[in-house]
Amino acid sequence: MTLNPPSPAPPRPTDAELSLLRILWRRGPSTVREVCDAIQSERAINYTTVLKLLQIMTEKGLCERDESARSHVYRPTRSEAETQTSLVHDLLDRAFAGSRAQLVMRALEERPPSEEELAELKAILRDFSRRRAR
Amino acid sequence: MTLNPPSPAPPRPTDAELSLLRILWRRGPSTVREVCDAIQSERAINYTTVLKLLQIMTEKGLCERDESARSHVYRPTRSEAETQTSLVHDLLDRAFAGSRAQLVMRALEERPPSEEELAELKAILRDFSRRRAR
DNA sequence: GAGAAAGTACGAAGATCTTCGTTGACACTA
DNA sequence: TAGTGTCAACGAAGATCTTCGTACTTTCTC
Repeated sequence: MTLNPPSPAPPRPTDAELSLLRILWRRGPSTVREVCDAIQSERAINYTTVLKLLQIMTEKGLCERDESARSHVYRPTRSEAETQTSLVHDLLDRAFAGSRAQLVMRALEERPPSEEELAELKAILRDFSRRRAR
Repeated sequence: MTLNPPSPAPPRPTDAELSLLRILWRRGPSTVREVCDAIQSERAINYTTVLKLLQIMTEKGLCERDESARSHVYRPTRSEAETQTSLVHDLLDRAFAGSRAQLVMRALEERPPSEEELAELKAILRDFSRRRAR
């Protein structure tokens, strides 16, 4: 038993790839058929298209697949949280010169947040303040 | 004198396009030569490549250009703030199911924010709270 | 066992993205 | 005016993205 070498970070998923990842995160490991059925509620897409996308995503390291059964089972290599973190920081670099305050500003200003949402956000900041204090 | 019809929102800029928009926002209206010179500090890129990109961006509605001089002058059609807003909301839709709290969470958790940054973020939220109160 | 059903693999088309070379127009200068 | 430099326009190559048809294999069912 050897440790796996840390695999290089997979590339940023494209729009179509992200739409499939969302299905996989929600459903857990799934066959092509399952992903294809699940995504039909969002948009019409052919079975072989989903298959091809999942194959490419596997090549890129966005997915892994279990081939032990006839119907291969795909699962994302990175969690939704990890992917979200990558995407946000990627956007911060590309469009916000790294300024998180500005990003939050833009996220809020278009549609003013509700009381509940503001409370939720404040709680997050409080939590980070507490972590700093320790 | 007629009012311009509200132009349809331009598409999401690609990575290369965004890198040129950043130059234009920083410098203000610029010629191809100026954009090309300015971007060289970030990455090597050929003059004609920059020209072609700006032409395509103009077709897409990301830029407008003034052709009155021999050297055409390009300027972004949308402000940096507007573009940032679009990009954040696009990402919110594609990867966060619209949850801004989760986006903020992911933005903060990788690299813990400094005191100053936290204060800045709290000030933003306070400001939105005050707006709600009114 | 024959045929239908369901799966993977493969290839390719068409769109878009990124890059740059070449061409022709224009302007400056020796 | 001949030569040099600068500019926009154009086309095209190569990569990637998205989509799907077709072929082959495996499994199920009668």
